[in-house]
Amino acid sequence: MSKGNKITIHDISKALNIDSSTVSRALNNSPRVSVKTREKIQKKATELGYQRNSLASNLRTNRTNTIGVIIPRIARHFFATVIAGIEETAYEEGYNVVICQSLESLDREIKIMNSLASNRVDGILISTSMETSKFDHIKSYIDNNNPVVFIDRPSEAFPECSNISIDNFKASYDATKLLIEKGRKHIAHFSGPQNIGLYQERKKGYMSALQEHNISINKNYIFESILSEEDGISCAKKLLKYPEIDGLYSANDTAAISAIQYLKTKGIQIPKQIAVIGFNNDPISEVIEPSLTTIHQPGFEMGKLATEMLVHQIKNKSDKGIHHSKILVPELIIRKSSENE
Amino acid sequence: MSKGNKITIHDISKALNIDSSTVSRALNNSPRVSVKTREKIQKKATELGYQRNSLASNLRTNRTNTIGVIIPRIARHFFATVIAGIEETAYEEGYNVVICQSLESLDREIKIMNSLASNRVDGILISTSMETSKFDHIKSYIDNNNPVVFIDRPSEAFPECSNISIDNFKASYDATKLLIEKGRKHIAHFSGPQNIGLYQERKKGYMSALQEHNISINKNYIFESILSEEDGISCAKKLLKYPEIDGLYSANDTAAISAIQYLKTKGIQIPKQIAVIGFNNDPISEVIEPSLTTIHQPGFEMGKLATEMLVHQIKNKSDKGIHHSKILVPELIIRKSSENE
DNA sequence: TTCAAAAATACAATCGATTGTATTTTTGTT
DNA sequence: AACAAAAATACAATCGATTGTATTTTTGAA
Repeated sequence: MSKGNKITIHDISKALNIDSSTVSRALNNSPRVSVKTREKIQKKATELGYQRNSLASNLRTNRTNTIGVIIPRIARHFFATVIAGIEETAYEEGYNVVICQSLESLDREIKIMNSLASNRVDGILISTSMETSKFDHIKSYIDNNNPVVFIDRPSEAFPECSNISIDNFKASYDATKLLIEKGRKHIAHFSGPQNIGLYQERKKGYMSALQEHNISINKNYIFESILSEEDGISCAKKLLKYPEIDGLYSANDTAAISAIQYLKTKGIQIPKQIAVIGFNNDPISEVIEPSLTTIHQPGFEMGKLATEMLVHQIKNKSDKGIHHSKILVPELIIRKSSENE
Repeated sequence: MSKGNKITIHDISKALNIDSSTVSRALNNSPRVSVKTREKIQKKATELGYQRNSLASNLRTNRTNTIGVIIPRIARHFFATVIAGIEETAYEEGYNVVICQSLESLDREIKIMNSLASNRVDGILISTSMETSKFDHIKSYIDNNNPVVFIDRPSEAFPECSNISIDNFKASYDATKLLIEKGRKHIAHFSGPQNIGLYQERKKGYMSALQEHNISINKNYIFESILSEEDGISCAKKLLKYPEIDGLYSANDTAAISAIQYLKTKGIQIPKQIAVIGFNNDPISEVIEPSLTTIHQPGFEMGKLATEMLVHQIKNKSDKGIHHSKILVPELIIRKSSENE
């Protein structure tokens, strides 16, 4: 017993002198087993401390009732909310969830995909890493007729795949427009890696807003980085070379926040001298002084929608060709860092 | 091929007219297969797009090379750092990690344990939920000779089990002592649920510091809650009924931070009127004004150590009786919220 | 009481990989 | 050339549960 020898249906079968197939059916509440027998079996099962071996079951049925999730980093607020949405829907639909973080490394992403694939998860939700410019690992998984839904970072490489994302262009356009409307004339942009479509869009939205308001684009005002905390500081340093800059739109909150803190130490008044807008609505954005105007992405809803799509694909593998995608509209949250008074 | 019929070793076996046992050994680099044959097999395997079925493999070998992790909430900074430590060590040791969050719900915790157990993870790292006062689910898992290591929230119910935690008493004692040394005479405490040992310890440390400095304990100054953001505000409200209070030690940062924000709106000067110390070193604690003095728990190290212990247990199931535990010393990080000038 | 239909249960193959044992092939020594 | 030892490969059982088919038992109508 406590020797670690797990109880199997065969042990129950022997103990009651009932065939293991009947035991299996009883434990699965099959109507093919009489109520009397079923109860006898279930009683014996708990008595012996039986616990189903999912490995065996999954091997036989060729399903795991498990969804794999690959995201860059679970600690990031946005992804944490996405996960919450995923788990809620998955739970409702009777699926388990395996969460894996690529830490923005392609190498890890590939290893994770292989592991999930070899463990035969029923489908994968993925937000690709910043490094991901090759897609062989995803392609071979999809080619093998496995369901995949992209989250937040849709991949141009798989136009036929479902993906759920937000309108980055519009959000950026609106944020930049707000700064312009507040009278800011020289607006800088902290931009992310341009191999990621989402950061391209954010830059485009910024540029488009300037153009449409007849403000010429100054390339010197665009600072590209991976938007880490350190990048926020170093970009802020560079930004100070242009004293005319009176506005900043950062493609994420992390960089915006560390920039604000750095600028404050340099005696710059926020928002009086430089108005700032971030992206993501991280919890810190509410607490920092001044509180940060930012863009809220509906992560929870995205997670829910993506999971619904994936589950649909899992259940209807046939119509996999159909392209179901959704682009949600993020919300501009106006706080003090962008206001004149 | 793209019909979703996965390639198995038997397909390779047939294609090359080599027995499947040899194929299996070749793919596992067994020395029992000649180099020539092995290369032929591996070439064919990649050619056919073979991918091992871990379900079958794990069923046969009775090992999954996977560690299950159950924690209350992955989004919490402390747990995020613990996970980072777990993943790093697990990765080095060749284990996969499955991360699950109980969301502080016993019901979910039980479901997760069953799922991990039935998927035959090799061992479990757990930080129990706030609701967990019954331990049957953990007991039966342990009784079945499965390795478990407790993290952060050691369980008195399993003195024979390994656990890795911090010295909550000392950390609290030191924090309270600091406030006393700064001349604070009326120190309040935001305390957590007392069914959790860790919060008991934090309260004891607080009380002990007061006693040893000849400050009488005023029960009215102790506010118990689950230390959520809302609790921070409501406890701060109650605290204002005692205008003599000039210091606050909160058992977590979340409540401390929302309290500070509330108190600021009421015109209370922090730290001048009330000095504040939190617990956890959440990222926000650095950004809030005034920056929050707090206690840093070595989450990363805890995750690493716990994983090392668990892996050791997995590899040496025999000496499971041996009790390996470690209590780490957290670090008091002094920022502005506790300083007089 | 008889017997066909329905219900309950048993039989046996299967999922895909692993592994102890048996057999065949190769090697090298005399 | 003969043959034992070593190397390489094949055979076959196994992990634990599921499931289509076959068999037995029960039910109830005539």
